[in-house]
Amino acid sequence: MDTTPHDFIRARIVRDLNDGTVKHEIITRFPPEPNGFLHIGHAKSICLNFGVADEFGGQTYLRFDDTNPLTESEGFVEAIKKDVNWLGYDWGDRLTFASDYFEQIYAFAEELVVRGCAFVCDLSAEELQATRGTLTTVGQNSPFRDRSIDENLTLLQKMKAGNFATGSRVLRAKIDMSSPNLNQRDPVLYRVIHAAHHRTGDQWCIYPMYDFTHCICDALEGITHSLCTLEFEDHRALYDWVLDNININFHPPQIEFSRLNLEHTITSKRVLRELVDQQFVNGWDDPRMPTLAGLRNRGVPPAAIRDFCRRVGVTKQENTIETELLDFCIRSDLEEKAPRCMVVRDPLLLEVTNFSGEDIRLTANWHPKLTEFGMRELVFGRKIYIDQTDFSEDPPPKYKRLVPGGIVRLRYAFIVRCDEVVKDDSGKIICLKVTYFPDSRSGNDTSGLKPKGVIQFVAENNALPIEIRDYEHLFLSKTPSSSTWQDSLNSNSVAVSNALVERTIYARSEQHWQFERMGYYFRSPGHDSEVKPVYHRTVSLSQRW
RNA sequence: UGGGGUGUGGCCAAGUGGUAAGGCAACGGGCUUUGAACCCGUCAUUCGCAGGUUCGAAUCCUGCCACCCCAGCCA
Repeated sequence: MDTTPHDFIRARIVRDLNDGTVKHEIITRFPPEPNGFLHIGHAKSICLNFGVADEFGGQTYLRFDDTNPLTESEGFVEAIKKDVNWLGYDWGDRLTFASDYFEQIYAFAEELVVRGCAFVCDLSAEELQATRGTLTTVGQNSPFRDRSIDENLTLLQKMKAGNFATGSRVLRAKIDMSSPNLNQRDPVLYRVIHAAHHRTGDQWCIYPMYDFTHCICDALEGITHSLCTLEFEDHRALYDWVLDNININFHPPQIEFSRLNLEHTITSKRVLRELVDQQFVNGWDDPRMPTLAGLRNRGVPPAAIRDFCRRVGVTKQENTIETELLDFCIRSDLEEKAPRCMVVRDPLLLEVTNFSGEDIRLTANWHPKLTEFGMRELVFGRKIYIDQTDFSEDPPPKYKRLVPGGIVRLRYAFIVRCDEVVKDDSGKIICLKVTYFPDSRSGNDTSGLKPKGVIQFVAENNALPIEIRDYEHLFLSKTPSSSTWQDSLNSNSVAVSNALVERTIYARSEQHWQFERMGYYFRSPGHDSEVKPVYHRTVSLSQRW
């Protein structure tokens, strides 16, 4: 089965290869800004850029777009590298930083000045904004627009030398203040910021803007296809203008695609930062976060994310993907990777009144279909636990579990009948007295009984405690607004409960598990055998009833 | 209102003049010692709308409508 994607970008690459536009290998880049963690939206871009290079035998740079020392830091660089790696991609020796090119970028700025294509502007940020014009009215030329080349060069050099205060002067491209494209209205190329940079330290006090930096870095690295999201479409004219007006011998094409939006999710770094800062979550890597680190901690396998990105496709259409698709990808990956076991969330004691003597040892497959997973031993005895929700005195229609007087199959064990419901003074059920049918043993059932349902159980003598954390969406709305996100914040996005598990899994090394009839769970790393293990719900099982 | 984009079923998405792929979801059924998985089946006479060209249009032309992005010394 051919699952290789065929989208307009890959079609473009094939065309460029066939008509000789690209004569050698395909080179792409993934250019994150190290001012936050990567999220599921970035995964789409990573899979696209690295995926395309893989498919066409090319290479991909991991290039940090670090031109704003005020918001960026080394910590984010490391987190991003870890996440890209985890997702399954390798940049080899192609790890670069925009700051690696500061010297060259500055030289191009001087070149622009010498060519009369850029000027130093003394307008304040407010004045600049006031003279930029609006969507429907043209802007006004800066009074500094016609400075001589010599004066501009001297001023630019003084900016670089640190003679001017932060924000006091900028270098602007001389393009067209009446352009209907706001980005072309003499955009700022360089600004003065007296701040230490995480890589270059105090070496610079002027920093290039994105529009000036990105195209130059792309050209310098020989990027054959510069892929970015739709909001940069208006910037393409500037991208091209810069490369057309400096002496550089390569001009990558910028190609835009629509970013990924997910229901119940916000992928705005600003909002994610607020969630972290205001402690609505426990950090960027909280399992509820849509960050790659968060998804990893929830137990989402990288292969599932790659599959998800593949199924989502690449187009220029705005889209909001249903969370069901991501869930589907996670389940289908875990279905054949996760061993099964039985867990009881809210234990309800069953006393098997006709059972006495030694516990019975039973065996069960770790996986219902994949025999290579092997088997484990189960215990059945006089006292066992089932989930409270698997018993009902007042069952809804089509209820298939245990009811007073009814029978149910205990998975991999025996059929039991509920004879008596024992309650305390307050009416709370404390125990169920049941009878088991010795001839109904799994695999050797001669009882002739046909219970409607099967439920999981753990024998008291085989139970060990664990903590499970069940997660829900962070936002109630399918399309939470990044400006009013607090309004739809889910105050019950995590439910912590104590549960009982078959004791054998304490010693197992697997992290991914399917707790039968409950969902896929992920054992939190960092919990050794001394303490009660914590399991995060990666995704529930699909429930069609 | 200027500019840049996008409109194919609930959500994605193929399709590039020859008579609407596929996935997710949903629904119906089968199988089942996980209400899981798996298997079968159903799900756009129609492609934002209106005209036009053509033997034939989602695909070409004209007009209109809707939605998204742009007025950071952020990226």
